[in-house]
Amino acid sequence: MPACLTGSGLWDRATFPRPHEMIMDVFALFHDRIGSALKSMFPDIADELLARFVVEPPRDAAHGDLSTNAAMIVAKPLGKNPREVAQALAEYFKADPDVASAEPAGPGFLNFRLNAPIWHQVLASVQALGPDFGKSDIGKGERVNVEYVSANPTGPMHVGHTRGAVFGDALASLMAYSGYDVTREYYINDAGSQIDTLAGSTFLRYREALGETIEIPSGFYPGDYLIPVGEALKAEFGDKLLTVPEAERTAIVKERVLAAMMDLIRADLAQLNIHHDVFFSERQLHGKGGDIDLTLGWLREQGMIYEGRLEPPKGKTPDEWEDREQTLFRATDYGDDVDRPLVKSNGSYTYFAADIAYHRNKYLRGFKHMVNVLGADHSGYVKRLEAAVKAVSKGEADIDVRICQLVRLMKNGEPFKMSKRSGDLVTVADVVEEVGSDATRFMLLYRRNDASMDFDFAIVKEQTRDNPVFYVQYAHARTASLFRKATDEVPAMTPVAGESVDFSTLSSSADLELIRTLAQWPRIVASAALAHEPHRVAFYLHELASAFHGFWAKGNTDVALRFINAEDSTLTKARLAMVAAVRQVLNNGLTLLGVSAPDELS
RNA sequence: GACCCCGUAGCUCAGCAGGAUAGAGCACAGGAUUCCUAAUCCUGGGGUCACGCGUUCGAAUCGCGUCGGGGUCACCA
Repeated sequence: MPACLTGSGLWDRATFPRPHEMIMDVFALFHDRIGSALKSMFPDIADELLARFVVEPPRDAAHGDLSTNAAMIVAKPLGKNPREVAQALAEYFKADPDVASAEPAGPGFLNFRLNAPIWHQVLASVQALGPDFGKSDIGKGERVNVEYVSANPTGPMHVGHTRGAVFGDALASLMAYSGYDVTREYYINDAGSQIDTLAGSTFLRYREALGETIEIPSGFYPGDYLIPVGEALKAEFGDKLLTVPEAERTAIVKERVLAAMMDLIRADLAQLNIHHDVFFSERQLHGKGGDIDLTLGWLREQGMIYEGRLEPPKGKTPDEWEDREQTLFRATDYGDDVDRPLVKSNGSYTYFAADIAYHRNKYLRGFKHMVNVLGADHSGYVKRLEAAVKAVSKGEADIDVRICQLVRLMKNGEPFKMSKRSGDLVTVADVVEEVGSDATRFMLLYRRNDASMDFDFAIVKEQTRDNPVFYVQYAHARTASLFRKATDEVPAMTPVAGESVDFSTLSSSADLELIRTLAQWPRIVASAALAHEPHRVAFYLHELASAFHGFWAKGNTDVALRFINAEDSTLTKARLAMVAAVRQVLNNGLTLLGVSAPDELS
């Protein structure tokens, strides 16, 4: 950045782009400008310090359009008084043509009011960038592996999986939009003993299909969804499987039932509009010379494994605790609470051993950033995974484990009872059928992932303001209805795509307020992506919808604020272009969340 | 016994990498449709940010501790 204040106080064009240039993020733009201002005033200032101050909308709109704490952040290390630094910055920005006023406030804030043209540029940018308004390269093209769902392939998806599925999917979209190279991955737990049980249960269904009367022992999977798999086996093999040696037969049944279960799960996910890039099978890690063998060998070379004994957990000693020497991973060296076993007493690998190998595999595939979305029952697993990734990558890779807390299903304020025994198990398909994919997704994303939540069927189905999904979609539909009306009644005043629009008539406080809300979108997306918090997008959309509904209602009492004004072509065109921008941003946000943006509500 | 998450208005929850008088929706009270979908909007009352101590110019936000709610706790997956 060149120094930009000359002796006469004139500004370098490079520092202040002219109005026709594209403005993606007003806040980022001013962050840059304030940074160069500080640099010109204090040439020795550390870049690290400049990265720390923020430019944001003040909580109280009366304080202006933008606010920065730069003076307070910078003052102390420089041995200056924050208010004086703020004052100096204020003086500096008097020459900025985009700034109407810059006033120090409180302990050293600096509040900016911007001239209307810069807000008009924001509208022009939305218009020009369309779906890309909000897109950024903060991810710098780095590869990220987002693993989510990873439900056991032993049946259709249970509603408990829905939250993680939706969360992971939205997060992946958000990160892709923010410039990460994202891979969406599903880890198929197809190697454990539950799969043997599944195969056994399926074989019973096969015999049933052949006409036998069967009884399903406890511990087996009783679900009806295995019946078609049994029938398919009959169709493929007739009764020949009965005579095949058990080992071979189990292998065949396993193969078929796993494929069938994954089809079931993929279908469930598709109903929620969720699609993965990679389905990674745990089984491929096992076997002689497989990834687990290799990984454990490698860990042993690194001295990360030893043979030793574990203390039984205090307070709640398991009944069948067997004190034995076992193969342990030095998880405590990487921040875990205890070292973790890798080999079971029967000689096979633990689930965690496979998981270490799996995450080493991710690392070797080139992922230095990993995100795992897990259910609340896995919270105790987090430190272990972090330890594994650290060990396996020698600290080069990071993993963020996002735990999705429980969802309590409600009906009219009452907990909705589910029980496996009565077959009253709620599946993803049940929920989607009941309330639809849009509402399911939005409601689950309208909460932080780490707090437990209630999901009330009654509210989700309601079409009122109580229901945020509907509220946001309604705002979008309203923009569409306006355009239908405009095209119909004042076609000459309706802006078309790519048309350059004169926004200068948008000067009322109502107009500018709405535009300021739009202008926040890029920073909201970026911060949501960095923090791995999709709910920020959902909340923003609600805020934007509210701003739009509010503007709409103002037109009811104040004719000057109507969108369509048959006497004023310039104003109407500008207003409609603003509506188009609202529509665009709503669309961009809903798309990221995987929720549709309908033009009409039924 | 240990670990993880949560504790903000009557209810459900936001509060973005500490910042200026803590926000929204519901509920409650009142108001706005000869006017672009009132499926909406506007106004109002309501909070020791669980509690205590600490760090700081400044803490709902960071640290430690206590209390309360939820989840988990060798070899299951």
